[in-house]
Amino acid sequence: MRSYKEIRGILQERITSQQWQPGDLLPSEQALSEEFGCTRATVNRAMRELADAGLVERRRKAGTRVVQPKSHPATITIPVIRQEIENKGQAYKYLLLERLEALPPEDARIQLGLNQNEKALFLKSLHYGDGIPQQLDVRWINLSALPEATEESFADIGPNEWLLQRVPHPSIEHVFRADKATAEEQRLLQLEDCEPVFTIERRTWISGQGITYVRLVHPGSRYHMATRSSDEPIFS
Amino acid sequence: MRSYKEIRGILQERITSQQWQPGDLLPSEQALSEEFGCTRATVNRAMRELADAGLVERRRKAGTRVVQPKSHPATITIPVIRQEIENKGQAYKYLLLERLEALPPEDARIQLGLNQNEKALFLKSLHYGDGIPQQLDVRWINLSALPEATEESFADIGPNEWLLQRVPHPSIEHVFRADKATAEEQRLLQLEDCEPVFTIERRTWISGQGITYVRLVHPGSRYHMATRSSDEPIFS
DNA sequence: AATCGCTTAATGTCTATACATAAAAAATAT
DNA sequence: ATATTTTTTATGTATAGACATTAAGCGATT
Repeated sequence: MRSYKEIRGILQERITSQQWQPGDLLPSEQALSEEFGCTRATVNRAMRELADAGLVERRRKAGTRVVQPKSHPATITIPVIRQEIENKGQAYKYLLLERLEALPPEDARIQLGLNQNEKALFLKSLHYGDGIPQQLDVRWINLSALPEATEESFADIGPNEWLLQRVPHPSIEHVFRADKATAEEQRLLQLEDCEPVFTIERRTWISGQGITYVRLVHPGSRYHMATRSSDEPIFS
Repeated sequence: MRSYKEIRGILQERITSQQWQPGDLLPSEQALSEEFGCTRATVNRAMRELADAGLVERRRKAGTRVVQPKSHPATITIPVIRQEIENKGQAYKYLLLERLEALPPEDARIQLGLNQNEKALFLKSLHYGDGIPQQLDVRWINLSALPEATEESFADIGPNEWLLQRVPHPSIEHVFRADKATAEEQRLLQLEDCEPVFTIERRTWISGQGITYVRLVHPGSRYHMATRSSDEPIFS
């Protein structure tokens, strides 16, 4: 009697070893359940997880086929900058540069889904590791969605961390870029001439209501982003 | 009688609306199956998928708790550059710049897991959209893993696409960076002065055997990477 | 007070069975 | 021949029941 994990592993092996090649039809759940001496439900779970992992595609009646990948998937987790700095064993420092309630510019207004004359909270802050600037956080927060933000000074806690606590599971959209640094960025992040910045643009919302729109700006020479090595067996 | 998807949706709603807050204990599968008038298996699947999505954490005997997120997850798919260019409606052109079998430098040698005196295949190629360079591909391929590569000229097909067909489901590791352009990169990618490059470094392997180690270099002004907007309901 | 061992409760997985659903394939009507 | 309907089949989901596994929590012992 084999578990769904064993079965999943065996099937995965047959796929990565190309015993079953892209486009090939896998045996039906029925057939596999006989091969492995278990019920269809067990095989179903194994195959469903392989489908979740993108190894196979399943369609009713048509069966299960090995996928011909057309792209490389990558999963990233973007930690709060304080975590990242402390994990490197550096001393973390946070500095609020600007805080004001104002009418946001066109792009931020649209991203947050605000009316023409609706004010929002603007925050500019800087995060240091061992005294060296690591991240500039330039952000608009929707005050209709988060009126509590007017009460918070953000003098001691970064807006990112504050939001993560206040609005735990928003919908998220990211854009990553390599940009030329503006004069202000160059000054604040203490960049060399021509040193680029790695920017993360993030928009979060919940039930269609915009929460925050932020640009996280990092010195190119001191920052990179990596995917966790989904080591060998896709599943652990 | 409710389906696992409905249940999953209801539970997700209670979490994102903060009716259940981070740290809170959810009712047991038993209790929920009574509330929803279904079997425990159905509730189990709903909760398991919420756990996969990172909304809750489950532990035997301890129960299921709402997660206090400590980072922002992001899933990216990096398409083959030809796809990306053609999707933008641009004319794709591919040019092989260099092809030779040689001893790789230290870093590539280690990434591929080769011996001191083992040769590998080096490829340098350029991908254009509407005649404008979009990606420089600088790559080492492990010939022990892929001896067929010696027979392939790579004059007509990019190494990325060739590999994707030949080795469909490898393990992958990525690093993303904003770099200053080297003189060569500036020339090949027709960059302005001080224009940075967005680089994707990728290592792939199968069963511990290195396959390829590549640097994909993009003009910062013409390239960005985005996560698909996991719109509102995490599940569709 | 700290440690050890037992009980117990929650999740994890499996079996056997049934019906639903989508769509390919075959049969039938136009 | 082509369009339409019916059949068939693989996956999708659900039920009811069982046993496994983990670790929290309690009680007894040191």
